[in-house]
Amino acid sequence: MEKTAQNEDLRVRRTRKLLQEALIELTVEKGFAAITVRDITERAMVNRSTFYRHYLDKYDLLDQYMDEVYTLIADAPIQPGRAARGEPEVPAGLLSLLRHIQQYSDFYRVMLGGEGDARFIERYRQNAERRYRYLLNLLYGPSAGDNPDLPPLDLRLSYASAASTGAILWWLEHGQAWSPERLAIWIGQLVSASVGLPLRIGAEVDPQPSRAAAFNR
Amino acid sequence: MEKTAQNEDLRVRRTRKLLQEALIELTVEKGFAAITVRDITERAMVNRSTFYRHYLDKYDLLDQYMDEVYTLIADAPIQPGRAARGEPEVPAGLLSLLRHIQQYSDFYRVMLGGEGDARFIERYRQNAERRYRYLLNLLYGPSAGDNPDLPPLDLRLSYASAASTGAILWWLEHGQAWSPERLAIWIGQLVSASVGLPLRIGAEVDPQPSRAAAFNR
Amino acid sequence: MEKTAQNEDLRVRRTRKLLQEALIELTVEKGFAAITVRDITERAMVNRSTFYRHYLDKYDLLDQYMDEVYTLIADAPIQPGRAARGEPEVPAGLLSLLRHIQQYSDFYRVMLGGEGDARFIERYRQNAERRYRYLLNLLYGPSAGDNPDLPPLDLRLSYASAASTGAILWWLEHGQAWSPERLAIWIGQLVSASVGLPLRIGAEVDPQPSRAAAFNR
Amino acid sequence: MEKTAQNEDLRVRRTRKLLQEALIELTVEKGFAAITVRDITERAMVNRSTFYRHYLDKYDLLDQYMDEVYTLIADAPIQPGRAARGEPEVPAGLLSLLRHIQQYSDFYRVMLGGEGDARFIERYRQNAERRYRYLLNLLYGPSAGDNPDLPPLDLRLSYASAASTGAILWWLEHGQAWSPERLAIWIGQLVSASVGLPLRIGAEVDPQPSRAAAFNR
DNA sequence: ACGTAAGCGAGACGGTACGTCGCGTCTTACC
DNA sequence: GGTAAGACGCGACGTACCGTCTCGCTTACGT
Repeated sequence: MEKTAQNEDLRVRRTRKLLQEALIELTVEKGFAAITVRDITERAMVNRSTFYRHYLDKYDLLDQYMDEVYTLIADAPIQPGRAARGEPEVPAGLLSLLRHIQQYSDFYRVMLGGEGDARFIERYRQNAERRYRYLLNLLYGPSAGDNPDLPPLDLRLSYASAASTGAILWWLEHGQAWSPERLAIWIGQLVSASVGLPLRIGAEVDPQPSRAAAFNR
Repeated sequence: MEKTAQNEDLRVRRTRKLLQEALIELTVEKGFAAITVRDITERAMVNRSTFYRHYLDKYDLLDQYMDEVYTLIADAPIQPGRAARGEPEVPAGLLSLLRHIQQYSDFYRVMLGGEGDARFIERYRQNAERRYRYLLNLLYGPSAGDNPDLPPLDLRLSYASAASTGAILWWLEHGQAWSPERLAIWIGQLVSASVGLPLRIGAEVDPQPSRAAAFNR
Repeated sequence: MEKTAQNEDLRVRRTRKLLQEALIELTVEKGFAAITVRDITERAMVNRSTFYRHYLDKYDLLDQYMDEVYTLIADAPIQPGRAARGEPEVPAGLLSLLRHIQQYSDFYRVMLGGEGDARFIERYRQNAERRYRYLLNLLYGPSAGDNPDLPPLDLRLSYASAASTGAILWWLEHGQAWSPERLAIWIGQLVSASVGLPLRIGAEVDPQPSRAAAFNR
Repeated sequence: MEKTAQNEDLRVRRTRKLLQEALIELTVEKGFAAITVRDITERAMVNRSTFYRHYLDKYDLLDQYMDEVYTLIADAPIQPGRAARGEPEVPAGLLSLLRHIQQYSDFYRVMLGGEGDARFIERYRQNAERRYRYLLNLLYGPSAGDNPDLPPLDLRLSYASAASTGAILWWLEHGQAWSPERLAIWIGQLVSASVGLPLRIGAEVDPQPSRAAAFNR
């Protein structure tokens, strides 16, 4: 409720918005790695030196943008995602995340794929892992995951979290031909099978205390 | 029998070897993204212009190196990995891959993590997906994966292949505290659960016809 | 009786004074060329935008400051500089100039030396030349300087005026180890020898009509 | 016989020559202070980064250029400057200096005037002072300048050396309407009068041992 | 004395130049 | 023919100043 609030200087808010939008557009067009700060500022019609007044480099711009995104998602009222009769319940946190990704599908399709950024992917994976671990603890208590018949819990979580990026990438590369609800259920199924315990719940809440930690870098 | 063969000029082989080794060392030390061509040539004690006589850029060096690696792995005689009694059988192709990775554990730990390269990760994932799909077809025939109770086959494969990088990364970041055989079995379990069909086999063979297609880029 | 008068807003006078003092301090410390507007305003504890409300740039600040200085010198009652018995008479205008320079010796030592400003030096030289020419005319009439045995008058005046800066610089770089009166006499001697006519007078008056023309730039 | 020699890389010599010429042209056009490195490189049709491969900044370019110039002057065979019958002898070193200055008259007119550079002027003056002091010693021995009736020797030398820049500037600003021989004689006269001892000689030699010390800065 | 217009602080912004770094190409000389 | 040495054009980087421009606050002046 300080920096991104509305009491921020109008010019500042405008500049940052323009730069964020330019970043997203250019990422879609030529891949994150190929973007230069000059590209961004030219697209945003902002002076290059102004860029540096707000961000350290393009990675910082991405980070701060993802921070804002995550804060918005976390703060937004969870829209229940009315599960049809007989359907498995939809993981609510995952659902709102997927809805956001769908909104910027082009951007995430690039960023999670080969033209994206390894740090971005890795932070995404760590976020997912943290979320799964949190959920597991919430549902089954601290030592729920222990099971001598299965691979170590940490391995299963690393496996499942990396897998999630694969699932989402598949979705995006097929034009999101299924609804976020549908995908959320599928991912829920797959992650449950990987972790070894059913994770389908509606009461899920983002473990982050509103201000999402640095997403990237 | 052409480029990497022994009939190549001695100086050429020496130069390429020095550059490859320098690439690996530096990747471990500062991450692939942060490496420059100058770094590589200084470490390899090779003139910078000589680098460009062999490679287009550092990505090309990585690609060609990975090509050689994959060719070596594919051509190597599969070492069966004696499964203990009662143990599930060990996926042989995966096993030799893991053994190679273990040999260059530092390098792969970096390349698959946040300091690595998105293209590298993505190509790795695609390789895995191709392997799984090939195996599935080999074991159960063309239409085996269809199952209305599960997510689409493509999704499951994308999920499982991305997951594999997570599993390997976990292994590498924990100092390979388990044997490649142990990990191969676990990954076999998890992938089987994700795909919905048991994939544990010993007859697995790499689908690549010796000369691995461009690994990266 | 307009800008620098006492009826000027107190805050304005305070700001200008702080900026002038900062300029002088910083010039001594790091040379005029190396000073930035930010340096000046930080030293003066004045906001940078306030600087631009009063001056165009650091050159303008210097100019206006020198204008004030010259006005003060010209308006000040000439203090006769009691020539001792038998001593050559002391050039009065030069004397009061030297006294002022002595007061800000550090500043002039820098400004007239290698870390100073070419425009400053040149304007100083032109001032001196104008003064000498005025004196010559006052003492000997319009066509006094003509002498076929000597270099052209203009050359002699250019020579003598440039020389004066050298003499003063020498004085300043030796810690003003001689009194202004002493130096004034010496300079009088040397200039007389250069010009070819004795210039030692007491009735000398600054030819400038009070408001000194732009000293610099 | 090392850097500026003919065995230097042809491209290097070409580049340096282009940059020097651009510097001179631009100095004449807009004054040394107003020149940027970009100006120079655009005029020279050389890439900006190439500039920095040879020089630290425009001051360094000026310095190195002046070094070369002074080396050339010092190494050149002294052209006697046939003094007409009855004429005072011409100071030979000064003469070759004036001839060089005449060749680049526009450049020196700017550099020694208000649009020039204080360091340049000061170094020039110091050079002149050193030359005079050397001459004095050569002609009259170590303690020749002492004379209680005159200002201190150092003052006279500082006076005369600064004066020389004024004389040359006057010459340049009047289109070199007199021959270098004529001006050399006049300057000889004036300096002799200032120093208090006749300095007109033909055997004068530059005290610098061929490789001129940094002229500027 | 007090209301008001000014001076001022704070700081965003568009510009321009800086000096550095990395890239990929090229030439020359050596071996 | 492979290599070392290194000049060069190109272009991005991040920094530093510049001069302009709001926008509120506060403070000295004039009635």
